[in-house]
Amino acid sequence: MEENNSLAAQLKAAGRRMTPQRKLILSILDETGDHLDAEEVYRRAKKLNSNLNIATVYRTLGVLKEMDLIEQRYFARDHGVEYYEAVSKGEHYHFTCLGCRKIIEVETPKIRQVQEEFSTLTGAKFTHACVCFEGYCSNCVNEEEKITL
Amino acid sequence: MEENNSLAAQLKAAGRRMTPQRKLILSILDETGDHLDAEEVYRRAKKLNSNLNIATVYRTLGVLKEMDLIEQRYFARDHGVEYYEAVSKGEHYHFTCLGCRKIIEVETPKIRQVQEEFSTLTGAKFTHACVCFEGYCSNCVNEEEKITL
DNA sequence: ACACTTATTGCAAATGAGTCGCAACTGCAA
DNA sequence: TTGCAGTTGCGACTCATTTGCAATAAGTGT
Repeated sequence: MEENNSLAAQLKAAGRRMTPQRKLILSILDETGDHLDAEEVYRRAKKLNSNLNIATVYRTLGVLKEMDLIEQRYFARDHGVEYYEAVSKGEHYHFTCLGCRKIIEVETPKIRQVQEEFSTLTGAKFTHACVCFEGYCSNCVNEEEKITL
Repeated sequence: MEENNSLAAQLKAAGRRMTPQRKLILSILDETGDHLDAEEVYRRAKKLNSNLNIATVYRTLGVLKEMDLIEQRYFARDHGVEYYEAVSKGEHYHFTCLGCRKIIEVETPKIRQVQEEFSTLTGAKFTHACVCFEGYCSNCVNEEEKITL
């Protein structure tokens, strides 16, 4: 209950309301450690609330992102689709294997360092960094030539 | 003429042909130091070849990118639009100001270092990195509160 | 409990960047 | 100059995401 209460409180603080749809969608992202796109969130949520509409999913993802409860991500060169993940893990970035489509998480302080150096140098303030890598993982690197995207 | 010849040669090497459309589109990106989206390339190119079609622009940008003559970029959280720039400058990344929409180029070896460390550690091979930063530049940082996107 | 305000939902239609199929066209090598 | 792919222009299409709107439902005050 605590989680729901805190969610409700956070929503209220933002002048928003708690709804079963929001609770459901957040719980799906919280429980999977994975990165899901709106379509996949919709597919999973619909199983538990068959009345749910995809527009609500998009709107809810927007709200949850605005409240910093989830993060929006882009993977590889396919920037046509937005993915979302719960904000539980620390700062990390993503490497997408073009061979097997696996996503490997990359932890490094260097991105933050770049931001800090740039801020100090120019006086700018960062609000967001989008970093995504792509290539071939160790299993696929030798297959590279054979793979057609 | 040399440039055109070398372009023609590169195209030929890739089993492709030199066309006025390709020459025109590349020259637009070469001459502006800027980052343009397909729509803007089309707008500028159309002035010089009113017959040009936007589908040709998209196809040509794809070809030029494949030949590493231009680079595809994404800016800020708006990943709905692809931008292109000529590959003349060295390795650099982009910071988009959410206030004035200015794009500031960020030069740093750290991104490459992340890639190298990760490669050494996991055996993966990088083919591409998408890095874009956003925030408020020194002129806009104090206006941040007032700005509505 | 009840009513009331207004945020939120479901639905369907719209948007907008980018892609595709195809017939006509055109580099360019022979 | 001919022939044959590679290319173009065009219109139709895709697909993720957004929007307008009337109906619905949270949460507040009574």
